[in-house]
Amino acid sequence: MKYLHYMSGSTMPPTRALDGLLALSALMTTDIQRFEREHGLTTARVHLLWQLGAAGPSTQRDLAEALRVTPRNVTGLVDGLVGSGHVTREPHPGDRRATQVTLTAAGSRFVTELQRSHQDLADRLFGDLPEDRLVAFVAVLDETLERFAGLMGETGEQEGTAS
Amino acid sequence: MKYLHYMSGSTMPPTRALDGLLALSALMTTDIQRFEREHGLTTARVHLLWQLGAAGPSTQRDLAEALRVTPRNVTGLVDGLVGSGHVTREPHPGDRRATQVTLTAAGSRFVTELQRSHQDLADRLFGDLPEDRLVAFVAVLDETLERFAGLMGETGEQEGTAS
DNA sequence: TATTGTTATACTCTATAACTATA
DNA sequence: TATAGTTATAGAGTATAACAATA
Repeated sequence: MKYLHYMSGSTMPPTRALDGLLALSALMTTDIQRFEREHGLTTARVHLLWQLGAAGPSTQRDLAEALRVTPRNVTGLVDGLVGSGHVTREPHPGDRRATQVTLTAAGSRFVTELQRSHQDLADRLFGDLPEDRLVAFVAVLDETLERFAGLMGETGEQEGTAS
Repeated sequence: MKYLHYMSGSTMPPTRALDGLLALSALMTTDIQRFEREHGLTTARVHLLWQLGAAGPSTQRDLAEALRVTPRNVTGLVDGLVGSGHVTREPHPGDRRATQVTLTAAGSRFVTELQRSHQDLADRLFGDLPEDRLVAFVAVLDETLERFAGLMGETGEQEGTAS
């Protein structure tokens, strides 16, 4: 996420909202990536681990769809994660074409730690805000997310709305 | 930006704020990248163009520092942008070791269009919000950005706060 | 001696296309 | 014939290290 450069210094509220949002999100992303690198993992691989934690053991095909990435790409990511001991690759019971990817104990532990670090970051950033302001903030986020879905619908692009 | 997967479904306000923020920012990033690809450019190259638009003609050394990237990396990005006609590479007047990178007319035009598309997106997303809610939203963003800078100070990391 | 940018090398993420094994 | 995953190939972004030209 390299969008800090979009800080345009404009004073129009909508533009300031967008700039602030991108800037804050860039800083959070940096923080999250620091955590990832401390564990010797890349964002793409962590994404796969996260998905695996949410969906349970999956075929590479399923992972490719969930991650919106080619099957070939998943092969590489799983290769790396098998090497680092975060997942196992086993024959799929019931379909001998497919392989089943499963979190190891270390993989599960990482996902749990990531969740905790995520919550911790949220608390550090938003934990001190008065409840009513935080609720109003979340409301704007939610409404804007919906508006975005609407805009994408108009434009024809539907991707990215789910999950 | 592949952080949609951090949507944890938690109902705690701080976590919901962080999730919503990352999700919205991911959608905006997708939109911005669509614009970039329509122009046959990548995020890294656009970042360089943007920097060049903000700082004016620069040496590759300056660009490397501004983009927080190695000089070698800048060589590659500039190579591509010279090839696509967005920048020129000329001998630096006064330091024969250095080269000066400058936006072409096409490069400037792109930066202007990017700015406009940026503003347009902001208006589509936030333009309909009542002024007071938008101001409150921006206030939370600003305070959180400051809090983040403070946290980074504690942790020792200072990067990313500027610009 | 220090700095600017390059060549050399390498790793990761990403994609398409062709191919194998299985359904 | 269609699907799951692989090998082959390619391109972009990123990094370090060694080196040439200049300061």
